[in-house]
Amino acid sequence: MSQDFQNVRRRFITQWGALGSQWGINRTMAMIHALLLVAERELSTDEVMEELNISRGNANTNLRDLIDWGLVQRMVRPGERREYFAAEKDVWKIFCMVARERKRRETEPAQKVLEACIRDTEMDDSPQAREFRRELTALSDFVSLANTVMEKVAAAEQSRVLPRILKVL
Amino acid sequence: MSQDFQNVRRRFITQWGALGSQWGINRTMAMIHALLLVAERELSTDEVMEELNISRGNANTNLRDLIDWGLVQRMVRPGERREYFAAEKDVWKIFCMVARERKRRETEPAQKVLEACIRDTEMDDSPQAREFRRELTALSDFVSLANTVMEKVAAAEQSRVLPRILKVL
DNA sequence: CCGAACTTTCAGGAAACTTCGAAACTCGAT
DNA sequence: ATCGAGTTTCGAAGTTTCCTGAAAGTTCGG
Repeated sequence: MSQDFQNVRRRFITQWGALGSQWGINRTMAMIHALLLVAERELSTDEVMEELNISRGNANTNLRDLIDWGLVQRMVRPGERREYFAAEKDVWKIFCMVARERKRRETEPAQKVLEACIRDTEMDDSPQAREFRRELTALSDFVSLANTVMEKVAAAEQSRVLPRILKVL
Repeated sequence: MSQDFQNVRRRFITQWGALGSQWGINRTMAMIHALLLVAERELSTDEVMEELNISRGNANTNLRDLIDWGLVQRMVRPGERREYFAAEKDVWKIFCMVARERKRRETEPAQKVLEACIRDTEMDDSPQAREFRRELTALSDFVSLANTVMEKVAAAEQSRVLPRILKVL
């Protein structure tokens, strides 16, 4: 296999890893994802460790996290003990997974904080408290609306939704 | 002013800060943002420092970053040397700012990496290289499309866009 | 052009997060 | 039961990111 190609491949993996950290995803996780994305077949933990020069513990933890995100699947080969891992390659599905995860980790907790603070000042009808509630309610309503949009987008089919939205805008 | 209310207010600020770190935004920045969001008037650097118990350097840096994001504005009071800061309170504008920033920091660099890798394997027509290119192109096309959608959404008016999208879905 | 008021920068320490490696655990075959 | 291939957990070490406090820079009135 061409040396150049192997280099580009490796560069892709490391750069994707670097990007990951910009995103708040840890570097190893992003690298494993990139590796599996461009792998021609499923890989075992040991292969991942070897390609990326990482420890077993690290490989194991991050593979599990990727599985939790729904971005990677465990593959069992009949008659073999060892587990193999394969990345989801359908871009739209990846997008849905990431959206779902972000919703879970970002918007839902925010929603909860907002609602709790609104509830806890409900009794207080001083002008300050009213204004505070007003602000927080505006935020909360917006987050809900955005959430609903995300949910519907994620539930729909790629080919239909995006072009249609583009048309509306 | 009611003690309870002050407590909720403080809790909101710290919790919003904690959320921020989940999002890859640093805690102080998120806290300053929350503080200014629920402040009844613009605040000076010293007031921010005092409320949040942070150093001058920290306050200054994070205020600057918030200004770069477009989430906070410098206010000058005529006849006063000191600068005051006020948060953007329109939720839709906040959303647009955050979207713009995420695009700049997340999708644009990703796009560049993908394009570079595609270009660098263009000459290679081995099956592996072709497949690699195919994967990366799918990703790249998708990211572009998503970007276009984001841009248009951000350029539009809140009241019109979201309800309209909801209808289409 | 000086000094006071205010803002910005930066080196180094503190805190948070990531990674390693080894020990503990699981599970199926014998 | 025991072995061994394979997986998971966890404390310590390493790395990155954040925060502080002090020093340097800027700007305005006089």
